[in-house]
Amino acid sequence: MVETKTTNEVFTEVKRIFTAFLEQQNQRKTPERFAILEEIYHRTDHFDAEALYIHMKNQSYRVSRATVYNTLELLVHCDLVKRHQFGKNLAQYEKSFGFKQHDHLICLDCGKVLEFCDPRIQQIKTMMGDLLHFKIAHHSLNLYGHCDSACDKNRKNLPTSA
Amino acid sequence: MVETKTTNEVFTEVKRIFTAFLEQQNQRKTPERFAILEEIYHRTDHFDAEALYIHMKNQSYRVSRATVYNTLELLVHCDLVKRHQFGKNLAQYEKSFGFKQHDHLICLDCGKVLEFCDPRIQQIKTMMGDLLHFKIAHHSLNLYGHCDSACDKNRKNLPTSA
DNA sequence: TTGTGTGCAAAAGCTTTGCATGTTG
DNA sequence: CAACATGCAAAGCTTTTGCACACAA
Repeated sequence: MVETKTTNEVFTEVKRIFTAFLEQQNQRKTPERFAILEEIYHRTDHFDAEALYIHMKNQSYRVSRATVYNTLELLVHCDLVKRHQFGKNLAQYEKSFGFKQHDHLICLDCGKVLEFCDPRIQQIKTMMGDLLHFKIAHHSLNLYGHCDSACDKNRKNLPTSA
Repeated sequence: MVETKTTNEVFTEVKRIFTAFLEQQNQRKTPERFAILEEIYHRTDHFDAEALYIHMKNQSYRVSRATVYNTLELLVHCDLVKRHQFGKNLAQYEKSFGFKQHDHLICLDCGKVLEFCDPRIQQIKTMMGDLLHFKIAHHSLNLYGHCDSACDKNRKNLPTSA
């Protein structure tokens, strides 16, 4: 996560970026889209589409799953949100603007997600792109293991494998 | 893939391993399970559960989806099969015995999957495991990009994002 | 005003489960 | 013979789609 600006600075900038993106794409600047953006940037860590939907419903915000999924896709396209899959058939998301690029370490027992940075992954991307004649757009590196502490092994939504 | 033994050598050994695993786990050695193992080790590259099921049906083998999924899970547990998700909500599998550890490069246009090896990933695993106090069990590294050639951009089952 | 985004609900796609039957040990 | 895996179909879960309505431009 590694925050580099204040939450307000980030959110102001993020709204500007999303606005510019929507205009450039001739997409409408609807209140729902900005409400979802705001909700996402007020969250910490990772979440799935359903959790985001439920949380907005709980705040009495009238929004549909369709709009949540649609907006998440827009936000991923303009790089304000990152999409992950931690070994489950379930997409997880996290805000990505103003945070350092990082990869993930997932506990197979309790589902806890830690983040880390390693410059070698960038070297691998560059070398393999050259070697295999690919233009690398992005990557996903997940390490799966067991954390030290006596973690809650009964937690739901555990990663299965891979 | 990088084969290191002949197909027959591998398959003989793989049957032995699966047999031992089933005995150790007090699981039955049913013909269905070995038929699925055989089918998998006669395939190349990556496949999903449905493709495996369909292919067995086409060979007039009487097998159910439930058994396919159940057996795949057993095979993953005894490390004879690896499970992947290339950015889709769809598990992909590949045989893993007798093949070098490798990671994947996926074309976002045509879905093509290439494999590569890089020793630095092992270094990252060791270092991050130590640093963050995790016992790393396995990892998943996928590079997403665009391949040089004029690939078929209309292919189904393309990766979405992440 | 007009085209496009939205909400809602139904459908789709992958995977798991329940139950009766068949088979392994 | 008894326990457990199988086949089949139905259910479960996440995500997508269709359609009428509402609203941004």
